[in-house]
Amino acid sequence: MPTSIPTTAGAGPMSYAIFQLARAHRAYAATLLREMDLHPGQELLLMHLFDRNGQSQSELLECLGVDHSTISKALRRMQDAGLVIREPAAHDRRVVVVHLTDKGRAMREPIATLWQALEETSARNLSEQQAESFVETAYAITEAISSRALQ
Amino acid sequence: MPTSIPTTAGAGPMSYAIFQLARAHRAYAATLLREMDLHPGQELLLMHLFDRNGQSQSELLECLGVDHSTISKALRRMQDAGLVIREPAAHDRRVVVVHLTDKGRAMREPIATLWQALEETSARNLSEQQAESFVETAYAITEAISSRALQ
DNA sequence: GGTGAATACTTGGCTAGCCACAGAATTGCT
DNA sequence: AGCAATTCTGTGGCTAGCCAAGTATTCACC
Repeated sequence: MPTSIPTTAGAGPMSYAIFQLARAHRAYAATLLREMDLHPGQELLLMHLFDRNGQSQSELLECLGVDHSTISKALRRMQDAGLVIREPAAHDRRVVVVHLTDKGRAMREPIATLWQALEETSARNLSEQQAESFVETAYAITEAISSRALQ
Repeated sequence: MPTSIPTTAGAGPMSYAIFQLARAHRAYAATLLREMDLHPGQELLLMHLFDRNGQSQSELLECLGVDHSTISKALRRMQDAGLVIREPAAHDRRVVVVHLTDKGRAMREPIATLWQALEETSARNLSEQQAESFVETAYAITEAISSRALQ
């Protein structure tokens, strides 16, 4: 039920739907993140650190899948904000290990609440079967794109 | 089949899937756009102008759903690139009307091809019924988020 | 007609994200 | 041991996208 699908996108209804969904979802997440003084993407870094503290940027990179410079800059800002501390690793001085601060750790509950709100809002009006099938298809598409993009 | 879902995202599998899909889809679209010297988002502006040339920024805004300033800046860059021309409207000098140049019009076929490639890649490994159901659910989620975000 | 409100757009400032380049440290190979 | 290749990170420069503030024009109401 988009306001208007451009004619040129007629051959790509699914891609257009993904664009629209991505923008709405991202915008809503951004407003929720804003209330806790986080920027989009930073919550994902924190969440991976919740699971395993003291990861290197390369390890975080692998999970996140964004450019290394994006991670580098985001972590510097997060250090400035007092969320994490970066320090060179002892065994390999190229590596920068990232540790959560108390302030960073304190974001765990708010972030979990955010994800719940995001999920509830998104899944409203959806049956359980619909939601499950959607997630499955979303990952199938992601995989198709990823394997294609590499080749 | 994500590399690793953070524990904190456990309550939001659908939202996490949307994030992953959005990033992969956007990145792939960006590489395709790069080959034709376009930046992400500019193709959507062009596509709406293909359907109706000479729209004002406000009209484009309504279709796109992004911030005024984003449109304004993008159009200035697109004018610098020779894709469009902006000129004040005769009936209301506040309004800026956007017209395609020949170079802008020439992007129609390449963009249509891009959408086809994007769609084919995304829909690979998907049955027709799966794709259709996915699009339907995607719009249902978009709508749920949009109506929630406004209130 | 004149003044305040609404509309249309621009600009500045911030972050996310990408590419390209550069620097430092480690690894590997001869 | 020494030199090249690889790895890990940082920086600069660009666009997308947002918010906030500002400008100009039109509208609306007295």
